[in-house]
Amino acid sequence: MTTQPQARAGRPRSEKAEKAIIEATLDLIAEGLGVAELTIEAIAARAGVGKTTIYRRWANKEDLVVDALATMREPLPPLAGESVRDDLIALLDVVRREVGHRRARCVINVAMSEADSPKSVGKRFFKQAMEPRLTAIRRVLSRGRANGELDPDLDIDMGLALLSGALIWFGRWGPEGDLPEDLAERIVDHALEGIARRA
Amino acid sequence: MTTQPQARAGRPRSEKAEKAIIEATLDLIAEGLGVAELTIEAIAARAGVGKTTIYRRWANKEDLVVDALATMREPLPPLAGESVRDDLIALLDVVRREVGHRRARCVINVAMSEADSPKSVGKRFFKQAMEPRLTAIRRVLSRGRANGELDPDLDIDMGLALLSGALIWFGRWGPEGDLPEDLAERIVDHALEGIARRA
DNA sequence: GCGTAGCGAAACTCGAACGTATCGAAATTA
DNA sequence: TAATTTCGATACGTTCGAGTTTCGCTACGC
Repeated sequence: MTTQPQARAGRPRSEKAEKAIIEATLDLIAEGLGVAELTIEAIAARAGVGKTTIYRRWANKEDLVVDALATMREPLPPLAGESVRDDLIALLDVVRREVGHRRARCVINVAMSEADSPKSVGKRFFKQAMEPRLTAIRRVLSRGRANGELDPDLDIDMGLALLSGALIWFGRWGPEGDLPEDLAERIVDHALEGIARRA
Repeated sequence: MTTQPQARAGRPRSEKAEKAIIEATLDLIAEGLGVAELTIEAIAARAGVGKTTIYRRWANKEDLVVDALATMREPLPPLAGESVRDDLIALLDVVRREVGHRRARCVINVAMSEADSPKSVGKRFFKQAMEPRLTAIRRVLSRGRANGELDPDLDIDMGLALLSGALIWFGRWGPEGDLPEDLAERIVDHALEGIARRA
């Protein structure tokens, strides 16, 4: 059984230190540093922790950053499954909340931003955090296309691009400060109805 | 008059070297390196050029990268001004062409991606390259809202987010390879008409 | 031909950060 | 209490790349 912490001899690892390290990492990212500019030494200093304490837990910077970013994720919301509109809003609103707060915005920027190198934080974050959400959105769109709520000729990828793209756009280049609470709703409505004057 | 190259004494700077440097820079970025991973030494080696020759022209890496990225920009297209749809397609298609080729895609990713630090390449690229395009799109949307082609209650920023966001989305996370030629058109049509089934 | 300035190559100095090792102190188990 | 492990701090050796300098050579104007 590994459910028990397997009380080994010796001083146990400090949870406080661990949290301080993750907080420090997110702090620094929130200040606008990219992963490349992050340094373990700066993180250690900010967290009030020795470098040893970091290296004892993470093998390298990328692993630490991926873990730190992961702590910001909310779980996928349950979907009512009644209307496509409501489900899409629910899904986008999770991201809106995450991207919507000043600190998280920088963090998400980093997540999207890192170059496509092998170890790339961006690639790993995409797999871990984005992929499942995109799949959920895709599923809702497919359902809507099948049951007549959406255009029967809808290109699912195009719908996904409009919805996700707009949200990312606001997160990256929208006005400073928190994103408005009704943003997800407005994006979904615009995407559903289009911006042209209705006939 | 500064129109004349002001033939100074001494050996003139080699245009060939300059082009080789820019090509090498773009090559390396296209291979997936972020600005942080780029090194002047690697660029010099790739270009078959001495580091001196680079430092004689650019004060630092960031200046070089900004210049290199700038060479990939197409000028804004002339707008027919007849229909909002056509003008939007024309504007988005410029970006589609730029983002659409494999090499350029990496480059654009880098341009969008860099963290928001002061010297940041991303910030500078945004000012130089994106801002004017966004302004043009905004103008077209405003015109359409005024003349009845678009929803009179349209939120211009939302329209911009849908259009630009979708395009960026495809550029960043779309399928590998070149983007399809009709992508701009399809994005515009979906944004205009919406993805819901028309009543 | 002379002066000047750019050329590529190489050697150089310098600072930043990595990752490791070591310290004495603190926290825990047996 | 003894053994063990982590703690923060600090020092260390190493690597890497920035940016500079020097070199012998080359291309241009005059």
